[in-house]
Amino acid sequence: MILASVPKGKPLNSKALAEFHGVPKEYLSKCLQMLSQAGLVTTTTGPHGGYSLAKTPDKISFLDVVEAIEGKSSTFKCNEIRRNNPCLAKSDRKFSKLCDIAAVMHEADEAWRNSLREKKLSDITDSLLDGVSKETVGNFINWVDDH
Amino acid sequence: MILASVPKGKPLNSKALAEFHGVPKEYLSKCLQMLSQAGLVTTTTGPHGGYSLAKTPDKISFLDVVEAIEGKSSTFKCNEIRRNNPCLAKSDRKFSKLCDIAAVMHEADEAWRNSLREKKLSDITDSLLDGVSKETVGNFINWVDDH
DNA sequence: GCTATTACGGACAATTGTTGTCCGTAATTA
DNA sequence: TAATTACGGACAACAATTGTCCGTAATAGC
Repeated sequence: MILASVPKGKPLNSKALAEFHGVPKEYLSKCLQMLSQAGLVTTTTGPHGGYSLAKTPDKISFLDVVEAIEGKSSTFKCNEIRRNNPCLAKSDRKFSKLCDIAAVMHEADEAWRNSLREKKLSDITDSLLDGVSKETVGNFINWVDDH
Repeated sequence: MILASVPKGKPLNSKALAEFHGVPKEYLSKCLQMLSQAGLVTTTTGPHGGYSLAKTPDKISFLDVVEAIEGKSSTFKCNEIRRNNPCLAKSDRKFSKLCDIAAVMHEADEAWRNSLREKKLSDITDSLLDGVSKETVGNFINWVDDH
């Protein structure tokens, strides 16, 4: 969201972003690298290098961000414990289709993803400033200039 | 789902259910205790005691089960890192409303829960038997008798 | 070309959360 | 009274996440 609020062509480096959020630089750096690999941000090395959004905020969904960091596989992992069922006849050990419980969980996972897919970064850029004083906004503009 | 497939008034104990699923008895026992505290299953102590569903399967949703085990709080926990923002003027430190990012994540969490809420155990009781041989069904009936 | 700055990525340590185990207590049935 | 069962606290083992360190490659400015 910070990258979405910065003038285009003004990259921010991991040190600056880490200090802004009060998190370890190296840790945030890992996250930014994942965003980079997912094609959400572009990076430039060297002095005055850093990170910028690769697309306009209306083209980046929250699902894009979540999947870049946490992966695209379902939050529910079926462990196939049905295979342990001692009553199973030999002929019933195929298990071609997904088990019904996993299907229910995956359907819920999809509902979650669909909700995140519909929300774009641009949907909250404006409201981030709601109720924020002129002073803070001014501080932020200066902060961006200084980094 | 096993408890939903058993004749009413026939409790199954944790040892039997654990062997059926190939998981440690003590661990499954913890889960069953949580289901009990949530009012989803009833327990009876003593010989021939064990667990039974507290309601009919059409009255138990997958959300009931998930929340009994994993709790009712959102899967997303906001860490309020916005408070670390060095640009914040003193007057902007109230943060009465939830941050916009957390709101998006909570909305997705709700979509996930809504999906799980609509699915009842009874929705899959029948299809659990689809494509299962007579032999397996017979084995299961005998297994229940033996426990 | 040299130096400072930056991202990148591998390896690893610290921390936390989940999973699994043990054991004593209370309740119930025969 | 003895056997069986759930309950719940404490704790150990394991896995995942979070955080740290360091060497390499790329870039900008001098």
